[in-house]
Amino acid sequence: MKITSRFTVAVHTLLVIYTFGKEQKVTSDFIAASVRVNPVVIRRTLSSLKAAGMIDVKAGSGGASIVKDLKDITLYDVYTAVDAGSDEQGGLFHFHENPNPACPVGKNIHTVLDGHLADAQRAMERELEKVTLYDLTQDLKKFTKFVF
Amino acid sequence: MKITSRFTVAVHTLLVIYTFGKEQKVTSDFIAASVRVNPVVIRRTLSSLKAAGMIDVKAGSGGASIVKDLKDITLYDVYTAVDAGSDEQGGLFHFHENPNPACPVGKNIHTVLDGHLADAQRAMERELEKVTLYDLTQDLKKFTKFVF
DNA sequence: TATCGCTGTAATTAAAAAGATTACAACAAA
DNA sequence: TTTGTTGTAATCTTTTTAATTACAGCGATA
Repeated sequence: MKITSRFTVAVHTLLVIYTFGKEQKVTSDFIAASVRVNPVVIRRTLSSLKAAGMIDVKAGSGGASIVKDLKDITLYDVYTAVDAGSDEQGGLFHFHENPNPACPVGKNIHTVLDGHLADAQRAMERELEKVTLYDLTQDLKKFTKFVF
Repeated sequence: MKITSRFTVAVHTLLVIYTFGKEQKVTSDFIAASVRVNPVVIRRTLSSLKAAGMIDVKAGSGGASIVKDLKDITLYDVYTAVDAGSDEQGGLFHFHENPNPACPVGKNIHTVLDGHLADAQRAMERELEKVTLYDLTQDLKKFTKFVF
């Protein structure tokens, strides 16, 4: 599973909902205008975030709102919410698929490598777990407080 | 930079050279038969590993050999040798490219996220630094000693 | 209850990225 | 000088991702 832009789009989306949600109805078109992607991409993102219990989306009347404490949403949570299943076996690394089983190296390459690759991926994920969406809103404030 | 199979192919390649190098000439065709990819893919891999000072490749007569102590080659070294520059800006994460600068979120999303993404990538890379190719050969022996 | 704006989602197209493959010049040894 | 191999460019194929089109369904509201 290579890490696609779905992840950064989702983080961006949550921050837009947080930033504007109290003042106005935040629609997929509105978010799309900030992220600059097609609104359908945002709707799919909203769908994933909703399934993960992070937001509520009003069908019909429109508008998304955050329903989970941002202190309880980590970057890792967002990452799994939108990127889970984007690749069948969940690996960050692409493994060449058909090593020759008749060769002692080809036969065992998976066995000797897979664990280390999983460790590396877990290390990355643990780092994402350290950062909450709340942290990001605080950082955002630093940069926007002079603008408003 | 998503992590392509170049990385696992390169590790596989080094292990094949190590395993068979003393007994026979290890050509790109031979390695390709173990990895099961096109020989040209192996030649490109060999080219990168050679540029990184890990192996020597004999043009003309053919054959690759390891010239650096495997204890001094980490998975991270292999990773950078073959995957460096596979993506322009070196990021593991794909960032959506044109956030709207007129929006306070779009304007600052990079600033608040980039550091955390870089941290996550570094955590992954540090984990790869912990494993040497020598370690892998020892693991391989465990699985092959009953075969030979 | 008819309308309007918006969501949900399927289907299709386009674009990008990665490998595979073809081709062939250069090279080294026998 | 023949043979087997490397180095590398060029081209296709495949896969993946994102963009786009299309439209049914929903909910507020007039």
